[in-house]
Amino acid sequence: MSSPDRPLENADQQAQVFERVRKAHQMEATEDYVELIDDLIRTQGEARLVEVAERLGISQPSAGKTISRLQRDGYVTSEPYRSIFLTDKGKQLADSSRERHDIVFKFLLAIGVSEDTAKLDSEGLEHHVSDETLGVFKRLIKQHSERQAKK
Amino acid sequence: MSSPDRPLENADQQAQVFERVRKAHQMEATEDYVELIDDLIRTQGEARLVEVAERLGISQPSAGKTISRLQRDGYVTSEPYRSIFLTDKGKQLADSSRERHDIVFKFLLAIGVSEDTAKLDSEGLEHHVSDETLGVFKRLIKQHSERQAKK
DNA sequence: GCATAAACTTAGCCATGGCTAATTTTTGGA
DNA sequence: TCCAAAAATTAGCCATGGCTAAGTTTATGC
Repeated sequence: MSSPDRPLENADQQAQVFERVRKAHQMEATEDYVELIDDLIRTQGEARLVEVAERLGISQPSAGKTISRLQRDGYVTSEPYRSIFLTDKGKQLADSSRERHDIVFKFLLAIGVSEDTAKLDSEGLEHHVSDETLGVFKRLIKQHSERQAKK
Repeated sequence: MSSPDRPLENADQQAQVFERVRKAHQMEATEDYVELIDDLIRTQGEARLVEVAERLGISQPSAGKTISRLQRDGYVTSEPYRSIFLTDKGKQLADSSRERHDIVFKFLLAIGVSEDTAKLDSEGLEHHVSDETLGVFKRLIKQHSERQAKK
């Protein structure tokens, strides 16, 4: 590929692309945490820090620090030595994150990616998919399931 | 959706997923920089810090700090007040990053995402697509272009 | 009911990647 | 040639998100 397919564009436009990625990036941890906390509340009845930390694969103090930030920013509430709850804002974010995650996951399956890889990739991809692309994904999932039904 | 589609899995497995995302994350800035530097060298003959910073939409000192890290880690070389060069390692990473980026971009176009959105999304997505998924993308791009040719 | 274990917090460390302000070096034009 | 503008660097700030070690609180089991 000697001639690039994406020619050098206007510097301003390119800067906006990167800015958008940086913004998405700031939300990643937040989304992962509220999604996980919501999962834990659903399945275990409550979300304990020890469990959050274990599932994220990080130390308890690291998880605790981020939980504090989430509390400061209004996504969760929790009293010292107690379990963690989602605020309305946190619950909304958890719901929309889960929906995105599920769509990306199912989309990958629909196009023929293996279940293991779909699980891995969807976790990384979910934070960077625009609404437009998500819409296309949904459409293709639907087409795929209809095709399956016909067989 | 009252019953989650992705049931709570083993904590260890889940931790590995998040660890993989964190690793990918560490590489993101590196990949973006070498890809951009390579683009600049191709099209302008050289990569100046001022241009890198402008295109990333960040200040010169911020870009400079990351360039120092890239130099420390063997991706680029540059002497004070001079332009930036890629090492072999850096060039290799730039090439593979660009290839990924192009595949993701073309794939999004192939499934019907608009050009503007494809440009935005591919920048965020490229760092999180596994080789397996990339292979599926490539296959679908090919199918799409063959379908186009038939018309 | 009390001792021990588990959970959580606090304190303090580090790297990354943003920023501004101020300085230094290089470059280009009159 | 030399001076001003542009480019790059340095210094120092901040937030995030990792970590370990040590201390505190809560829960558990004998």
